[in-house]
Amino acid sequence: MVDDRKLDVLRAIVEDYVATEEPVGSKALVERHGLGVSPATVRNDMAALEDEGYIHQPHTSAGRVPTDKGYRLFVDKLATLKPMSTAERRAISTLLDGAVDLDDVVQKSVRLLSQLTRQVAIVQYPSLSRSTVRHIELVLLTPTRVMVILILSTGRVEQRLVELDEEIADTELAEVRVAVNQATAGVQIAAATTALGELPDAARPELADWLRSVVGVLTEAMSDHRSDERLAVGGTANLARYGDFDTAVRPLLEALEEHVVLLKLLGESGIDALTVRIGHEGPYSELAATSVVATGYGPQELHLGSLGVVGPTRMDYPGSMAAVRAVARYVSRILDEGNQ
Amino acid sequence: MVDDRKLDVLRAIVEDYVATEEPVGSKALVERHGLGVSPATVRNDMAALEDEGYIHQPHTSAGRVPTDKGYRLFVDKLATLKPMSTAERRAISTLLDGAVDLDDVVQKSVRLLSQLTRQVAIVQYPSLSRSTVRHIELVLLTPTRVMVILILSTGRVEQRLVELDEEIADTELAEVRVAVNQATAGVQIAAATTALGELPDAARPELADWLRSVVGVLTEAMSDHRSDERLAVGGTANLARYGDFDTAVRPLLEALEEHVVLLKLLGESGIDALTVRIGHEGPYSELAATSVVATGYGPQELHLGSLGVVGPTRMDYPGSMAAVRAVARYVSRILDEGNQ
DNA sequence: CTTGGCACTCGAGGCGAACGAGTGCCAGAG
DNA sequence: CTCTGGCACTCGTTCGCCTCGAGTGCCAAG
Repeated sequence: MVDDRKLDVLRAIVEDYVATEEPVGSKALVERHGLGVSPATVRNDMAALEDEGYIHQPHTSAGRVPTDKGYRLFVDKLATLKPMSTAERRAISTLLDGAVDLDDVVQKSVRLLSQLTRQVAIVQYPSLSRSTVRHIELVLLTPTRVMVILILSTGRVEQRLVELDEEIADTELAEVRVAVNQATAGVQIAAATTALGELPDAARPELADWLRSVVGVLTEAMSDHRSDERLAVGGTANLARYGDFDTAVRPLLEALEEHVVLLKLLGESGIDALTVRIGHEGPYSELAATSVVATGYGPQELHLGSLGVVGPTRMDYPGSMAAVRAVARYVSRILDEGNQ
Repeated sequence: MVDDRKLDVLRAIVEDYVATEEPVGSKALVERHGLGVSPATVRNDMAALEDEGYIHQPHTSAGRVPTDKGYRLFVDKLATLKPMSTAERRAISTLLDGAVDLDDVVQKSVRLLSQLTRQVAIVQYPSLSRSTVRHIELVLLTPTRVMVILILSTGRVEQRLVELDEEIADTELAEVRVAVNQATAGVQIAAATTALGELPDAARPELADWLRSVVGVLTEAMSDHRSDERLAVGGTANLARYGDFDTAVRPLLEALEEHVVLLKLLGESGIDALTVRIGHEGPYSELAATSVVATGYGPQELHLGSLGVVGPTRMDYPGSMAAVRAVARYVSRILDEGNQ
């Protein structure tokens, strides 16, 4: 049975522990939060909470520490998102509104998020696969070299060089340009790839070879999942604040190098679905001491990527959750504006 | 007076201290290096080296530790670059030859460098200001919106959006395209900027307004120093190996967030001029415990950027220097190939 | 169900002794 | 003049021991 007062006690324990980084005892608890009952009563509640696995005692005669299960209950039932201050809101909008291109948005977001939460922030670059083709440009550098530029709705630009077997004239290149753009403009990447594939056979036979070369490079650029896996990471220095070097900092520092690991940590959160993964709930046993607060972002209902913060399980969940959500909303809005 | 044997002793001290991370005593020294003299002799030499400031004793009855001055002498006089193993050479060439674009080259270099040296690696993106304009492309998205794409000789692509006050037709846009390309193709950024500036007045008056808009965005993109300041950082996890958290790791971790600081650390090293900055020799007193091994890179005599590693003063200089130089040469070569 | 009281536990921190790595110095040998 | 073995000395590290105190669990009374 978990009654209201026990929940209050749990909340107090989590808040104190997050603030002090030290096991919290019954006496300190009633002093610092006006619980209105005696330490002995709190002790009884604590014993019950411990039986049910919400808190844990490092050793006899020590204070209590929340378990992952305790944090989970706290996040699910007890935490109210800490509202952002107006100063913080203003910081977000002025910084992000000043971003000039996609790279800039991502880099500024990651910086912002790490400063707001004083934690390590991760922002995934907008996924290529869900965006649409805005335009394809072909530039003749020499008669046999064409620069192919792929512009996507998210503002991402990919460019590749194509070597042709045979010289191509400006007029012919113009035909090719029109053909690929007609087939792909405004179309989602996946559909665009198949549309491009059918192009060489459908077009004038004289153009077929050139089209094949160009299409080959384009489909490769479109299917290039490297860009889906790009991440920006910031705020690593915040790790320095944490004491527990070996269990908390080192594994995380190692994970931060492995972008594949980070992508898995961010997971596939939906828009507006703020996901909190606490300690062992995550996919990596080495990261049993770290939590992830993440959410998806993207204009309207389109999920373009995820962003979030990672840190020790003992983190300020309400604050982190609020900051992550606020930044995600701003980024979504900005991507929407650039896209209209 | 610094005779040969004293230098041998200093070299032995540096090597041992780098390997063990502990002050090294006279006895251990003669055992581990076949110095052919007795510990007492070594002690005399050590006393002399200490008088001259090359080594230092943390406290009486402790072993000796090299000072910054000692490392300096070691690097200048005693260190021979550790030759790369063939496996390492192969790793460099296969990894970097597989890079598809500029971003990829930089990211792979930083990864490579951090793995080779087991240290934090920093690679500066090729400087925009020293490269030349390869091509400028203008794409009509709507009659009043033009996407301006600037392609540089280094493979860097910058793109901006221009809103026109007045609608422009395809044929007129073509004129503008020809004009800006004629003025800039193959020209260095600085010269291109001035050439562009004169364009609106020289051209047909009907085009002037449009040219002005396009030129404005282009010059802004060219002078955008943000891209000059872009860095890739990798291997942060290697910091975890170092014990001295507060003096060595934390300040460095903080510096890694500040790209301005890192740029200053890398400094303006010339091509092939391998620069080693040891401890206090650097510009930041907080980083008195960290050293930088850096060099410039770029095809032929052109300095496009710098790359290097940073770590505690107690680092493997010969190995780091060799790795930094090897990677810089490979990167230079690849940039040269992509540029021909 | 709550509360005050009480005995108990156990880690943290202070103290001092023993240990040992490393030193500086000196006198003698080469 | 240089090298070497010997020796007394220094001083940080380690370990055991003790005390202190925060915090607990349990119990009997309100």
